[in-house]
Amino acid sequence: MALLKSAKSGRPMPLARQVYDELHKRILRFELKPYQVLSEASVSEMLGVSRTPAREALTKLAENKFVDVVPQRGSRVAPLRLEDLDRSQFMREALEVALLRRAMSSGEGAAMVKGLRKEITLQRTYVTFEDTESFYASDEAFHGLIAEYAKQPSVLPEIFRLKDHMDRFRHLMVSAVEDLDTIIKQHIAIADAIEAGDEALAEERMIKHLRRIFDYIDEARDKFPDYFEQSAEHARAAR
Amino acid sequence: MALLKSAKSGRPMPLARQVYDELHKRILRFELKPYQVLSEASVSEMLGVSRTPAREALTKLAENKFVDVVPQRGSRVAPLRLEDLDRSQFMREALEVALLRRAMSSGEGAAMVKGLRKEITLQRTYVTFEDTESFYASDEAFHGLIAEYAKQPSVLPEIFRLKDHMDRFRHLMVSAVEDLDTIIKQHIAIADAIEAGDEALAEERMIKHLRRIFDYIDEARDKFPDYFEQSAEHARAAR
DNA sequence: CATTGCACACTACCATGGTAGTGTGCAATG
DNA sequence: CATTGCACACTACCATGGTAGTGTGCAATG
Repeated sequence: MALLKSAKSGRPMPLARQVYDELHKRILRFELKPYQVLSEASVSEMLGVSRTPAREALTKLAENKFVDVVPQRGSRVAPLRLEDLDRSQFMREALEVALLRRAMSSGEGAAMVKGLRKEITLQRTYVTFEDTESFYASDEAFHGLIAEYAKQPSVLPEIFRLKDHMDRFRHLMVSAVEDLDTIIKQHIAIADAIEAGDEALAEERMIKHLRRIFDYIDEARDKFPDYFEQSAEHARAAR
Repeated sequence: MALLKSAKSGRPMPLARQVYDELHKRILRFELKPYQVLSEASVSEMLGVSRTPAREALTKLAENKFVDVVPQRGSRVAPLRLEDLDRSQFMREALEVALLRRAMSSGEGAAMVKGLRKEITLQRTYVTFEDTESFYASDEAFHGLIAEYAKQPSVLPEIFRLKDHMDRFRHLMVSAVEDLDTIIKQHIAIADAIEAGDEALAEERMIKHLRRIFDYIDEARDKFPDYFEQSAEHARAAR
């Protein structure tokens, strides 16, 4: 493979980060499948780098729970764990609801609603063009706008870190293309509640929006049971 | 210095982690002062390890915002940033309030209150013995109990990560010993509200409890202005 | 004195080699 | 066949050496 040594802004990206990004991408896409073995050696060979950046990338992947390290036994792509999903979901809800409440108390609700509706319009356009990538970018901007009006923009990276984890589950969804129209409707409902100044309603709708992933999770687990951690099976695989 | 190579459970702790913990401890105690230069070389010399673990520790410290890396200029102990405190505070409030609400909806409120009051009793004892360390351990257990009853124990490490950052500010507090009696009173007030089943009141008291750090922050900033980032001064120092 | 150029110092970063420690499979033994 | 022991393989981890790239201070120049 050809690691793009160039960076966006002048200096090249560190190899360790490039390796991390590449492995991370492959894990999210299930090109690297759960329980698949990863070692310094195999990674360095696979990506044509030495073992130092491979090791650093693996360590960081393990910190972010994308890789399990079994001491002296090797590292493996982590299986999907409902526990991880639950934690990420819980934290994301807590944070986004708190951001929403604070943003609505900022006295700039009108301006925020205007910005949110602008994103919604963009999202409609992207759906028309079937530009899924831009759609999800605008989706993130939608949530990011709320963080900005809550005067807590630096919370966003933390939320994305959580979202990132949840996206691994999302990528497994059988209905490959999520129902984008539903997302737009939920965004509209949220904006409406904000405009009406109804905190409780806005919170309720935000939570429902964030929980939409659970509508698909059972289907995914039925279809790819091997990708999920199941206590018994895990014990067998670890032996 | 003598790094304790032994670990609690058999195998030795990785050097990188020992270095991280040691630097982290010194930074929290202000033995390493804000803006103090840290480099692979200086760290490896200071702690008697080679540059690999030193580098890994520095990278991780930078990720956790305890160290600033200025590319090609070296790394420095990060100054105290009110922005960091704000973010940590916001996130911790959001998470702990969400845990509290969920725990109160678990239907095991009575058992939880019993556990909380047990910790409070312990805390009283520790205050009597002037055992500050045990006190703060019990304080963490108090908050941890709520996470357990909320069925989200894995959120705790994330909260501790945030708390850890806030502790750096706390360690600077002039009133070296925080008013532990006040903390106990706040814990009691929280337990009372939970027992009464009053979610709004419990939330209010929890937030007040979590925000007590702001009562001291101005005093600390007046006494140690050099430790805080001030946009102008930072620009000077970075030149 | 002000500018410029350049050797040097230092940084972040990576490659390579090597070590202690643990699991594994097979041969030897019962 | 079942157990045991042991050489081998593989892992996580670390030390060392080296490189490209940037800042710095001083000498040369105007």
